[in-house]
Amino acid sequence: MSTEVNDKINGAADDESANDGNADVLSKNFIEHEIDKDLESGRFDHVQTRFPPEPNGYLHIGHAKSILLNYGIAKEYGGTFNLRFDDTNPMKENEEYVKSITEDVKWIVGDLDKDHIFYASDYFDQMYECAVKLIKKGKAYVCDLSPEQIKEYRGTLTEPGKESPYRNRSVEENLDLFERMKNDEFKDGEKVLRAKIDMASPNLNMRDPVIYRIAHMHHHNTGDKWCIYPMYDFAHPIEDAVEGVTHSLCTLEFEDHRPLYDWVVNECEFENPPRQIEFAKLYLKNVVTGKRYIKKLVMDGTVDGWDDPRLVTIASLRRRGYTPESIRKFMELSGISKANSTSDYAMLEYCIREDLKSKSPRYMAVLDPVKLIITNYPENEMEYLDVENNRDVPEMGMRKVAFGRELYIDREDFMIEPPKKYFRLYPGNEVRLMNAYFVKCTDYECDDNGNVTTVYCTYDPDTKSGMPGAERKVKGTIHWVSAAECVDATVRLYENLVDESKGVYDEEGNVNVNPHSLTVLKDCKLESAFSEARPGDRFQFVRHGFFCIDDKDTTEDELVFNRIVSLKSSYKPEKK
RNA sequence: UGGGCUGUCGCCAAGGGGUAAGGCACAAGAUUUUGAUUCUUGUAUUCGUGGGUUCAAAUCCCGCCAGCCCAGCCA
Repeated sequence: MSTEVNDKINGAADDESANDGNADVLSKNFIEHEIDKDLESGRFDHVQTRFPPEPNGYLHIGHAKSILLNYGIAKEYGGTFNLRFDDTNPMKENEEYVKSITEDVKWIVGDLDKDHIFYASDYFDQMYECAVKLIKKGKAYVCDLSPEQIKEYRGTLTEPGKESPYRNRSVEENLDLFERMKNDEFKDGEKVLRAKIDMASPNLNMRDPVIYRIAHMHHHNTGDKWCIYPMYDFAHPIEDAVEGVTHSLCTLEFEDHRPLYDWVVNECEFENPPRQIEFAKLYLKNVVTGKRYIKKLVMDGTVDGWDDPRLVTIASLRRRGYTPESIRKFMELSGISKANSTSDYAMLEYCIREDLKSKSPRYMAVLDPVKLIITNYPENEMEYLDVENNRDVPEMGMRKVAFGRELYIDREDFMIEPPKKYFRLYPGNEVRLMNAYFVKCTDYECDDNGNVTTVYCTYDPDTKSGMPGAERKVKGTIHWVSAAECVDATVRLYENLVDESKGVYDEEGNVNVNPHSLTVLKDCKLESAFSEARPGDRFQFVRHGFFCIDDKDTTEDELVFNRIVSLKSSYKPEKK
């Protein structure tokens, strides 16, 4: 049936037996329970799902939840998953978004065969036929009321609406009028087609909803073929039914639309009509997820574009260095329910650390360099140490790391007057230079401002890494880079875009932007193994975090890294 | 004074009459050439709330409270 489902979604409970007494298996969510029931009762004998974005913007992490839910369900039940553009309103849609959405969905899911990508606009003929059918059944009518009048006639939440004076036009007149709407005989807004349901329904969606409107607008897919376009509530159930979708999964705000969904599918007399099930959206604590807020940040230049690594659009996450696996893991851990909830960003960070810790090489990088001179190491001499690329994954092999008399260490790894429990370098203290020797601080130099410029040490030749002497215990191990052989780089550190002390929005609804959300470090010194790195490559900078080479800003002359996430740390600097 | 939905640990979330899974976060200890990882341990006498039914209720019933969504010719 489907060939596109070729990427494993981890953790989904594929069969009953796996559920027995295995604590690692996730329990099924309520949608899976509903599907099980539908399969048992015989309502459906297979499963088909879809992700139906309107191509009117960029996808963000919230959409990833829907994509992976639909994709995961299809995979779990051996069914089909389609990407379908819900392009029924040409005013807001364009090809650029179709492109970016396609790219994002493919990235999240692994890959997607092109014969699983559809457009709602491909079904416009069928939708038109359905509308004609409703008219013939006396279930739809052409209405001449203005938008303002329709609103007025609709009533309110507590009062029933009243019927349109055009509600009882004859089938013949409606047929004629609707055809003339299609044939470009009326102006935008002059007439609409409405479903004839119940103006007194407590559910506003059932008060004769508009199902077709006139819009003289070029459509990205159908060009100028149509000047009438179906509304979501009418189009969506038909799209699902025509495509063979069994379970139409959408977010909670559509719960009130389900009666209309069922009405459409029944009145249009589809066999085995699809079933709509709603779930709660994903929200993240202290994160901007609203499309219009993201847009504002992009427009006013607060961020660098739709793919600024501080945003949570799919493009941003990808550029920052998140892996699709980490996003999938995150969605798996987050679960699916109907309770409105706000997840911790910490869970996403856990997922990317978890994914990268065994996938990326662990190299040394000094972000804020201070010179370290080993006074008893011979001048003009170099040695090349054998170092494991990832201690926990021996298969990742070894590399050579240059070591010599002059090194760089990170500024935060040396203090003149250390607080208690500081076990890095300070006058008189000995630490291990990771993968090299033990070194004892003998002296230091400062500039006129009191900033440390050079640290002097002596080393113990008997403590070379891998030798018996190296088994001695020291409290501190710090990383370093050879000053003679290293690579320069720019490294960007990111903090939350939102000022967490103030919350996401201020009184006027503007984002409280954290002024320190971006730190650019220009003169970082990396070990020379980095010289072979390519855009998109991910690394652990030992003792710092996980970093990814930015493929947009990296040039032949400048290596630019984005910090994906820092390492966890239980070190809390104490006041002296 | 309408309709729909939801309330289980700081966060996410199982469990749907038999006495509170799991993950994240957090804390403590062990191991450690990353203050990382790994490992162990700890963390809800209680399921929004008040009643009721029952030998037994987070689960069933009734009431209340709180939150979210709905009055586009948007999706």
